[in-house]
Amino acid sequence: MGKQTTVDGTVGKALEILDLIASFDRPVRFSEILADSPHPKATLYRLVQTLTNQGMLSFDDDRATYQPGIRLVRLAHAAWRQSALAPVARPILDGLAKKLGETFHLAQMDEGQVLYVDKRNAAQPIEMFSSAGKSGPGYCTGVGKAIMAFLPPDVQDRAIAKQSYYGYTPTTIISAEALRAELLEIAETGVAFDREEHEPGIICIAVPILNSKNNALGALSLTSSTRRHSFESLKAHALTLKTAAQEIAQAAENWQFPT
Amino acid sequence: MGKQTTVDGTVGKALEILDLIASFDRPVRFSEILADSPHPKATLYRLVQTLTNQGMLSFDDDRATYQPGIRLVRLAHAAWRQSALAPVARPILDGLAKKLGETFHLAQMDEGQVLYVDKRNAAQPIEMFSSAGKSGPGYCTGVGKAIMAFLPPDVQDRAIAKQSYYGYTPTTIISAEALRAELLEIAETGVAFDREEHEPGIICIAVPILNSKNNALGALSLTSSTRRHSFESLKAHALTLKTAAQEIAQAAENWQFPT
DNA sequence: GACATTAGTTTCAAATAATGAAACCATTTT
DNA sequence: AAAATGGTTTCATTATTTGAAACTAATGTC
Repeated sequence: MGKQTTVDGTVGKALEILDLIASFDRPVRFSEILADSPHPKATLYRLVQTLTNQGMLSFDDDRATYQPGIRLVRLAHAAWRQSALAPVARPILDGLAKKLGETFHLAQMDEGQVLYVDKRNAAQPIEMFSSAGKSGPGYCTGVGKAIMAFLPPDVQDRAIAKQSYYGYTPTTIISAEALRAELLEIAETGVAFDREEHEPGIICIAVPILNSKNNALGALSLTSSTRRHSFESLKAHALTLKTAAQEIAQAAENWQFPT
Repeated sequence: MGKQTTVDGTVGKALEILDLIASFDRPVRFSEILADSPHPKATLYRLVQTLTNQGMLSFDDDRATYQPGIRLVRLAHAAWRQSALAPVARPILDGLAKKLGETFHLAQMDEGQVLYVDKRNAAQPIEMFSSAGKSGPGYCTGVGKAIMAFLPPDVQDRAIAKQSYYGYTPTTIISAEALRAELLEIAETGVAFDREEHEPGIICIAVPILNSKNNALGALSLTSSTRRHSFESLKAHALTLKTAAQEIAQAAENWQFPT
């Protein structure tokens, strides 16, 4: 239908290319980018040049490949520190992890994609960027559904439209209608589940972190396996999660940078 | 002297603004950005608008402030995963930390600024983005000097020129000449020290991680306090560090993405 | 070793997008 | 009520981006 690809002038195009390169998830050659981009060779060439100059891409001289540049890491650090949710939620996550010894995720949403901004793992020591910063689909994860259920209508519509509805498992929701129905239910109860919708054997309970307008800032989840937990035993944690989410929400609302 | 601010067209300008906003290290209002930017109001306005549209900035409706956006976190994750050094070095850092129980930093350099891409902390559990992604000055840190000493001449010159030479402590190097002299020495010995140059009481020993052309990919450091360590006791770790750095270098060189 | 193919880079006139002075609107301050 | 501040829009001018094509370098083929 309508062209979705909003291209804010040259800057938009450049950033689109950056995303494209990042999506390869490995170093790529110029021609590979070219094949996946709508731009003519010369145009793409110059844009990639510019991005490399700027440190948003890095170019490997030996292998002649491009990949997302280190400048992004610096910028992302600033984003993370200021995103209000992650830094403020940290002690609360620590508390949960220590008390319950389970795996927790703190996620936010970026254009329909779930973005994990922090994580506590049951057994292992904490992973770093490799987990924080990771992204996943919104429509088949607990955190994704919890957030989407509490989004302003227009943003929610956009998020619903952007999902891929790929059937990862037999229980995956594969239509916008079915998703809408489930989101309504979640909006009622304030709790979302992942019933092995993304990965077989992996289940989760998630609650939204709501601001004063009842819109989701993010979500908090407890993830486990069908071997460790039944749905009943997950539900037993609902209240603890809700309380923690409320604490985080409050802390986030009150958080002010020094003036 | 010569204009340094290379501005790659509109994209360059936009990214410069992104950096500017990130450098505030707190949410900023439009007028604050305006005051610190060379652009006229309308121009800046449109640029900021575009960046916000693109998710590179996020705008807080209530407080009317801008801050680095969440899209950066997603992109940075890709950068980190592919930067070859951090993921590959992780097990080696783990090993060091477990064996010696000291604090280690893994750093790379971005335009003369040191960028910490991973970290192991002696006692406390690992911090996340708050440490990885953090950046610091190159001229007065062990890792910074270790890297600069092994940079191709032109890149080194640029890095030396970009330092601020602010005197954090009485021992801080405060001139390009003094820095050059020390870099030469480091290039000889292959080991750099931070003699309380950045923070009083904090000392460190650092070694470069070198590729096959003898250029630095990054650096590895052991950081401590004057209470815990003397320089002699730091030096005792030099060989361990060098070995670890070599392992990392080798792993990085051999690292190939699946074809 | 010549010939063809592929990958990457540069050129330049035409097309497009960015610019910024000024006007405008909406709050807040006096 | 008037003035100032902070943010947004307009529009003719200016500057940048565009992309077809020509070019160069490197790799593969016969």
